[in-house]
Amino acid sequence: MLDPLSRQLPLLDQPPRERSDAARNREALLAAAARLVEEQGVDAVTMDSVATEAGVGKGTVFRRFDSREGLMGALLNRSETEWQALVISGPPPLGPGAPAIERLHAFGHSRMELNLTHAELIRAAGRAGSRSYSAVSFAAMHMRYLLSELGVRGDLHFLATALLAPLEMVVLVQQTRVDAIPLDSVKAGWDDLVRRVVCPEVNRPV
Amino acid sequence: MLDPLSRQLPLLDQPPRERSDAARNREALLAAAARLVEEQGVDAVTMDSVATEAGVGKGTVFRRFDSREGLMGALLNRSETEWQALVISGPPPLGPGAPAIERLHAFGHSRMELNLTHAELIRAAGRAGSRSYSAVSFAAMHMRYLLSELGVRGDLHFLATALLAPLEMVVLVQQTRVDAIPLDSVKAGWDDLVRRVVCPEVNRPV
DNA sequence: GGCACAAACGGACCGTAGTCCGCTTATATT
DNA sequence: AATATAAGCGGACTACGGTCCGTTTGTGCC
Repeated sequence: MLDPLSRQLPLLDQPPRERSDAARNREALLAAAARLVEEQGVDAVTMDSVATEAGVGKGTVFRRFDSREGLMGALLNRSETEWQALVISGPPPLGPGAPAIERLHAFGHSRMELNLTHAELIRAAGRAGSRSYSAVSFAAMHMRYLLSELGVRGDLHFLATALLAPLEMVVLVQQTRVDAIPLDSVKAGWDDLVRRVVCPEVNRPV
Repeated sequence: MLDPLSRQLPLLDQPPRERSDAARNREALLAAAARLVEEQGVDAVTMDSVATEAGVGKGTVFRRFDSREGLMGALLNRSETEWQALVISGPPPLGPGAPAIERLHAFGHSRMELNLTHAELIRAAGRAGSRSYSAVSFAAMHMRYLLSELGVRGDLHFLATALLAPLEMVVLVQQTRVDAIPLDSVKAGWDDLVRRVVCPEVNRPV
C-alpha cells in the first residue's frame, strides 16, 4: 500500500508508477523497433510497422514515445546508458584507473565509435539524438572533470563543448564518409587538438 | 548557333542550358518560398503552398529542388554565397586586409551569427543545411589558409574541422538557447580555443 | 467482489512529403 | 512555318507522421 501522503501530494512525489500494461507495451515496442532496425534498417521503422509488430495500436506508440524521433531517441538511450556506465565504472583507460590524459583520449575515441555505429539512428532521432540534453550534459560534465584534472585553465564549459563538437555524428560522417579520411587519422587529429588544449604553456597560471 | 561538336559530345559540355520556362519557375519558386519564410515562418513553407504561391504545380517544385530539404538548401545557398563573397573580397577584418589572426576571429564570429540567424532554415534543410558540401569545403579551405598564414603546424585539415565544429548550428543553439549562455561568452570561448591552437609553443618546428 | 476513475488503448482521420505518368511546350533543325 | 523531341509541367495518388476521441482496462479503495 502506498504512503497516503504520496497520494495527497503528488507533486512532491515521483510521477505515479506506470501502469503494468503500459510498461509491457513499452518494452514490446522497443523490442519491435530494435528488431526492425536490426533486420531491415532504420527506414523500415515506421510508426505503423512498429505498432503492428508489437501488436498494439498506433496511438499507443505515440502515447509512449511522442514521436518517431522520440522512439529513436529511446532506442539510442539504451546504448547511451551502457556507455555512460563504462565511462563511470568500466575498465581503464575509458573507466577510472588510468591517468586523466589517457582517459581523455579513450573517451574521445570511444565516443567517435559510438556515434558512427549509431549514425543512422542518431540522424533519425533528430533533436532526440546525440544532442539530447542528457547525453550532452553527461559527456560535457565528464570532459570538464578530466580537463580540470589535467590542470587546464580557462572556460572549461566552452572547452568541453569545443572538444566534443568534432565528435558529433555529422562532423564524423563528413570526414570519414564524404572526405574518406580513415578513422584512425581522425582520431589522431583529435588527439592533436587535445594536446594543444591541455598544453602547459597555454595554461600558465595568471 | 551552338558548336556542332558540343551537340555531338554532350558529356564534354556544360549541361545544356536550362529552358526559359524552367528558369522562370525556379525564380518564382525561390521568391515564393522566401516570402513565406519571411511572413509566416519556416513551418509554413509546405511544398503545396510554395507551388500555389508561385502559380505552378507541385510536381514542378520537386522537379526543381528534389525535396523540401533541397528547397531550403537552395534558399540558404543564396546567403551562403553572399557571405562567401564578403570573406573573399569584403571589408576587413572579415575580408582581406587585416592580420590573419584578426581575420580568423572575425571569421568565427561571423559564421556564428550567420548560423544562428538561419537556424530554423538550416534545421529544415537537414543534410542540405550548413553541412552541405560546398559550404563546408569553402569554410574549411579558408580556415586552412588562415591557419597556415599563422604558422600553425599539424594536420590543418583536421584542425580546420575542429575549429569549425563548435560553430555548427546545433552546438550554438545548445549553448545560447538551451544553456542560455550569452553569445559574447561563446565568442570569447571560441577565441580562447583559437589562441590555444595557434599558440607558438605548440607549433614549434619539428 | 464491486466501484470509481484515471490512465491507457486503438484506429479512423488529417496534412504533408514525395511519386508517377499522360499532357504541354520550348527549342533546334530544316 | 512546320516538325521532332527532349524537357518541363501538373495534379491525382500513395505512404507516413501525427492527432483525436470514444472505448477499454488496470488500480486503489470500500
